[in-house]
Amino acid sequence: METAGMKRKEREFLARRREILSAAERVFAAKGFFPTTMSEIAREAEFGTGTLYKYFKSKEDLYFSLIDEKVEEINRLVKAELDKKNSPLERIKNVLRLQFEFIEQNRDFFRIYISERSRFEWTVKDDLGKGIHEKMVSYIEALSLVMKQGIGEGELEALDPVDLAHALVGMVNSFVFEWLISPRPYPLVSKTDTVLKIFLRGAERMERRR
Amino acid sequence: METAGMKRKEREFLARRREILSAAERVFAAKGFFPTTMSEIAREAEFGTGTLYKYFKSKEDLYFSLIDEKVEEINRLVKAELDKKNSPLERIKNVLRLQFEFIEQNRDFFRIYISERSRFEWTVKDDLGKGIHEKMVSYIEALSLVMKQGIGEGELEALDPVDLAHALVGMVNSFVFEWLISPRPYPLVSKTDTVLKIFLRGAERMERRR
DNA sequence: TCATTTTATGAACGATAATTCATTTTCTAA
DNA sequence: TTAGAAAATGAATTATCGTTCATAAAATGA
Repeated sequence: METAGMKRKEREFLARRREILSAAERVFAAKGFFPTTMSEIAREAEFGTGTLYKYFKSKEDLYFSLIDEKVEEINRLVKAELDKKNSPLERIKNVLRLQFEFIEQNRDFFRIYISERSRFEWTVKDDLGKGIHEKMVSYIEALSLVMKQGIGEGELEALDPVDLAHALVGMVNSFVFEWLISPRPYPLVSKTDTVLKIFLRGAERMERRR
Repeated sequence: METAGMKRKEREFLARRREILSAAERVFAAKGFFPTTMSEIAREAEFGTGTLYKYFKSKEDLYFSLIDEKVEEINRLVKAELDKKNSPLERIKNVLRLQFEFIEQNRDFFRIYISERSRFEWTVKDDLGKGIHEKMVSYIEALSLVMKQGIGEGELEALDPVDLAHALVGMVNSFVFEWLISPRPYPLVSKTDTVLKIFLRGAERMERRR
């Protein structure tokens, strides 16, 4: 068993694994976790049912691997953007656009993710589910930090940074959800300015303010 | 069988039905739809398993009846408030407070509802689920109308009223979600002013704006 | 080519849970 | 008090999957 052979085997193994994950993504997105069966995923991936278990320990393991790997990816992108040396406001703007672009590229995944966000069932018991919820929290924390910097530098009003982060994330989720259920497809990125405008300037008419 | 007898029977039937719904609310809120079993609900409600089927056609029927009746209730309250003769801004403020109060009074229910919002599984196939999603849509429509009036009367910036509605609802959901998962209980109503302030005035510091 | 190892397969197993229904319990009213 | 009606019950039925595993197929390398 020489090294080159090992390497190819490994590559092929991972390629098949990715194949299964991609099929699972489509099925889970369409039907949700419980109604999806392992046989359906196997059929969609063109593997035998038993084969899935060579690649994943269980249905839950498959599901969480799927989510975890994508969340890891978007988190890396966002964190990189938030760590840049721009002004806080610039960083918020860039992250917003980045996120909308990523979501647009991963429609199926975000159907799963948005459901997962509000699934209380696992949060307590499952270790796998817990890991994902921790990543969500850490994302809010990173965003809160930038808000705090924005306040410190006089760019943002002196409100609670965590509240600000929740407000922005809430708006984003709402627009993403709307985009996901909309029968008429439109570019999600086109909502970037709207979100930014409402978040930064508010909805009340300027002239009325004192 | 005289009328008075009939009436009492009916009252008792409905009382038991409500008893079951209230037990189901607790169990579904803790574990979600699929992991909850009919026997568990029966045990919690102190009825036999078979008895539940005298009151509800199926598990789904029980679940959707639960959601539908509460959504109906909050929708009635919100619609009443939105139809008042106040200025649009006043109505938005009042609805916000009203909603937070209602949610605070119905914690268990909103754990179910928030999960349900983003469950794509039913939206298409099930008639029962469809009814609920229609009520969500009609709520957004009612809110959009008030936004439109607010713009017409010069109280709000001339943005897309539907976008404005989604932005506000998104922020509300975000704060509700946070409140639901928070281990330390705090009054949700205390967030009313924060939400209102961010939504109306925005997060950007006044002095910086041109 | 062929013996050996690795990988894939899907039928069979076992567990779970929604629903039903024969039986029991409770209620009704004469 | 009691026959008959109505309601409640939970064990039995049935169906559905997640998972396993004995077997088959494919890959390997001599």
